[in-house]
Amino acid sequence: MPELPEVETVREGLERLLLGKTLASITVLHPRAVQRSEGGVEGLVALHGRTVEAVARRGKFLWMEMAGLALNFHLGMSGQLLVSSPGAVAPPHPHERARLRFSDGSHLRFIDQRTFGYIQRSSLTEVPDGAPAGWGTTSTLIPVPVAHIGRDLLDPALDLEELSKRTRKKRTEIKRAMLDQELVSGLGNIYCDEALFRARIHPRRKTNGLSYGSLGGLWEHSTAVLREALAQGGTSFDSLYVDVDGASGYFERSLRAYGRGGQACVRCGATMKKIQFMNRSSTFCPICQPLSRG
DNA sequence: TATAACTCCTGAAGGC
DNA sequence: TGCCTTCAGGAGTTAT
Repeated sequence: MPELPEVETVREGLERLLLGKTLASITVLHPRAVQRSEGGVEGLVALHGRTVEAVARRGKFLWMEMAGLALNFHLGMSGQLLVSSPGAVAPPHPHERARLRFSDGSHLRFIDQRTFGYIQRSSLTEVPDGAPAGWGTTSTLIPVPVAHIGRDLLDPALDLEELSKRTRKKRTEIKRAMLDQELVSGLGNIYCDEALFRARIHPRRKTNGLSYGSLGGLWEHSTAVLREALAQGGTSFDSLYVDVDGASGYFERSLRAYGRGGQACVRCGATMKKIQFMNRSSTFCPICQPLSRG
């Protein structure tokens, strides 16, 4: 599943291969992929002739700055963005949802098996704190649909103390808060489980019951997990996540919690427990991550 | 207003 | 072999 490290890997690839190129055409192959776009398919056509001025990211949201407008991408659960070199013939793909052609002949294909991802044209708005809007841009303009998303843990403009304060103010469970993209963006189910395991915090602990020290440690572990995953190109379980060249990441080999329900904890040997939580699975060690002290 | 639950969707995997 | 059910989960929408 594409989370922050996977999306950043894709962003780097798009920046390397498409920055400065001019969009020649967009072909929409599945209406659901563009249903959230301003002006629908016609709105996307208005981007023809515009140049990619930056490829930016905040959390799991990607966008291209194009002369006062943004072309946004969200990969959902299974989205892929594959770039084909000028002149190369991209083979047909059963889940191709849209295709962008650039003036030099290169193509960007949006492939998405489960159709939770989308492409979207939008306007830009000023960020309230005056810092660059996201990774990969120096601009303080952010796409309107991304403006409500919190800064991510790799963003130098993120204030960790302020984040801990806002987390403690919420009266909910810590994993639910970590998955709240308005609080802090970029964390999905996989890296939440890993960070909570490293921080020895039960996913259902109440946020207002955690000390500032515990929360600070949790955010440090979360950041470390994301950095390590990014260094390895992200996590891949199957062909659903690849970078713009079609290559998979390797962080799956480093996972110590996610997907290890029923297996022995690498720290204490206890059996890892898997529970259903927020319509998704959550894996933790009942000994290392107790729900209550003692 | 804040929080929780529901919904969308497809294909792999497992059971029968 | 084929059909059916379950599972995976990001984020917007709806309900409480």
